[in-house]
Amino acid sequence: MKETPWLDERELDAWLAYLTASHLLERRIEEQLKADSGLTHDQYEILVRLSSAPGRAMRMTELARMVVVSKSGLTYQVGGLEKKGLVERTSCPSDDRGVMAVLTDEGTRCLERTAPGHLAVVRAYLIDHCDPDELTTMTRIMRKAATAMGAFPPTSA
Amino acid sequence: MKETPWLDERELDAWLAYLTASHLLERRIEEQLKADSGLTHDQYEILVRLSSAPGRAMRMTELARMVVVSKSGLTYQVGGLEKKGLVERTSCPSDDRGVMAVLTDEGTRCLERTAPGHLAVVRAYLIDHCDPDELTTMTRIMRKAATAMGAFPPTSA
DNA sequence: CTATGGTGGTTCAAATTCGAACCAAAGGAG
DNA sequence: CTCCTTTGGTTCGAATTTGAACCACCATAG
Repeated sequence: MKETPWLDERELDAWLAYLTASHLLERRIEEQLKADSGLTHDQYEILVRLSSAPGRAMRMTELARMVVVSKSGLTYQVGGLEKKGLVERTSCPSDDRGVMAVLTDEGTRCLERTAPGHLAVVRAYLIDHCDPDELTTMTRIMRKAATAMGAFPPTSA
Repeated sequence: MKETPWLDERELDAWLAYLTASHLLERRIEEQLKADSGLTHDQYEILVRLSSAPGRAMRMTELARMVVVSKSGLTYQVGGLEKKGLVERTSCPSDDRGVMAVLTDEGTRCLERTAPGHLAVVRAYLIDHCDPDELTTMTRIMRKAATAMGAFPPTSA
């Protein structure tokens, strides 16, 4: 058991800046999406992931891993999306206990309608503050971090 | 009203990497803190902010801004901390409707006991993946973002 | 075929979250 | 001094969240 690897001043600055920015950003995003389209950030993310999946469909568990939400949380959110008619549940052909979440046409339209406002926020508060080098660096850091925490390995299928 | 400023591939990569990493990190932190000390991440943050405040005390509203949580959320969390004896509420001498949250000695000890494990997570999953340049860049980006979203301006008092 | 262990999803209870409504007190205006 | 608007905090109700318990089904070993 060795001594505590405390954070030095530079590290602490970085951590506090990150912490504050990420919390504020999440709040702004949530707020904008709710006001603009009645969607949760998680729900929006679900639509995004589905829209770029083959057949606009995905297994519940994989979807949960992508969006980084608990299984029960996903069940709940997909339930809401289903009620809005943006997503449908179908049974998985290859596995009877599996459930596929499928993006409906209505869901696609909703996403297309909602994306601009959402992206405007992401840009305004984060992306547009980065020059190309900074963007590259951030991507590199975040990828390393995500990998270290066991994010879905690239093309897990 | 101009065309949607869609994200190009590099920007999208950056955003997705950030999104995944930040969600995973938050989850890991929450999990570690809960298991290791029964604290919420918000509660931990409250202790941290109080510990570095003059007199280890702070007004509720200012604390809420620092931790980036709603006023009602802060009331709730401070309530929990009070029940654990880590924080006390005292009335504000200069403003009768104000409430000061004060860190107790027990709270200080709890923080000292809890910090190492927490920082180990922050290091393992984020900070230690950054070389000095990357750390500087991340700090710069996050500061700009935080400022753009109206984070407490430096030394708002 | 049948027992067994593991995985996919949903359900359930408990904890949190946020915003809106609300009360108390501060700060000015007249 | 009194009225009115603003600010600090708490309370309340509704929406979400998560982990644990649970059921159905695949898969592998006998």
